[in-house]
Amino acid sequence: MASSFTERTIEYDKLLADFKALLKDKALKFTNQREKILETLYYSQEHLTPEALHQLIKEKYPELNAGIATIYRTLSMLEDNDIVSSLSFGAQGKKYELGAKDHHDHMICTKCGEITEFVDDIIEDQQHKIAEKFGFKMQDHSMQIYGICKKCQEN
Amino acid sequence: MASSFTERTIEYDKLLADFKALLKDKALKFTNQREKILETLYYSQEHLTPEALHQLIKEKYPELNAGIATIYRTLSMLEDNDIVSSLSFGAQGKKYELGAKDHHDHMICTKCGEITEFVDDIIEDQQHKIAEKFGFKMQDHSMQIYGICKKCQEN
DNA sequence: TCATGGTTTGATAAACAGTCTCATTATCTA
DNA sequence: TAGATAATGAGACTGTTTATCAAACCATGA
Repeated sequence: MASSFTERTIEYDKLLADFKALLKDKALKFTNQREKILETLYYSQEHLTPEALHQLIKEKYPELNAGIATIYRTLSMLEDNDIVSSLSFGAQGKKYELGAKDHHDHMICTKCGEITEFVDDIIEDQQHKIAEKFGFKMQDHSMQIYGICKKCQEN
Repeated sequence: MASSFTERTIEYDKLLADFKALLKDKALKFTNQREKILETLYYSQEHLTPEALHQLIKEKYPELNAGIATIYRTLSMLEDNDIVSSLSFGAQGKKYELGAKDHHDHMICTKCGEITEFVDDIIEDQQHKIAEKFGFKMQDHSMQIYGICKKCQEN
């Protein structure tokens, strides 16, 4: 079993260069808003809602005056290009994280909301086998374990 | 590997009796609306949105004149009491299913939206081991495989 | 059976997330 | 630097979910 916290697998400069290349390739423009969104996602250790990301950017770059619509548009674009991935929480919307990490799953504390990441090779293997068995062409998969984290059990 | 479609593990009469007992226990009332919602969920083979469930009930029991608010309230109550469970789809809302089945995971076609259920013992085991390793008190877990189903690959 | 009190209901307003529109602004290329 | 085109912010709009409240309903005990 190989479980562990995940780390960034790419330097910011490299990520930014890749992002610029992608934009160029698709005839999209490199804007200040897109840069700050990418940067904020990169340096955040948390899974962010679009609203939370918007707040962070307003605080750090008030002069940018970034609109919430741009946050949503950019997150969709980044997700389409597999640069970020999202986790759904029903009516509570989605949370986004930079995908420039190894693939991993999530353990979510139902008390404090903390999200812990983990990777497990056995589960990864097994998912491929199951998809194959059903003739399913797998694009993605996600797993969540819900419960009470160590910290919350103590309090 | 033990993968298969899941079956109802309870007769409707038993489910209904349990439901009545639960309501009594919590000093809640057994209403026509609650009965029809439970029944419709039981006999549906699909994962239903609140809206879809509302439509089904309006068609089958027009005289009941059930309001959408009651559907939402009842689904929340049923979920709180572990009688139904839900799957989140971000902005596309939630889909509900009766929980009176063996535990299972979901394979979701990103083209037609079809949901296939499966159970895998290896994954179940592994989830417990992971939670244990992190000192996490597991309450629930869910896994989704996203991709293109057999049918959609052919078309 | 009936009256009583508390619960549930439907209708509708309100909250909310997310998307769309469009005039203005910014970026890229030559 | 100009011109073409994409991206932006503001705010209207959509669809989903929740809150409010008067009226209807249900369970209980007499």
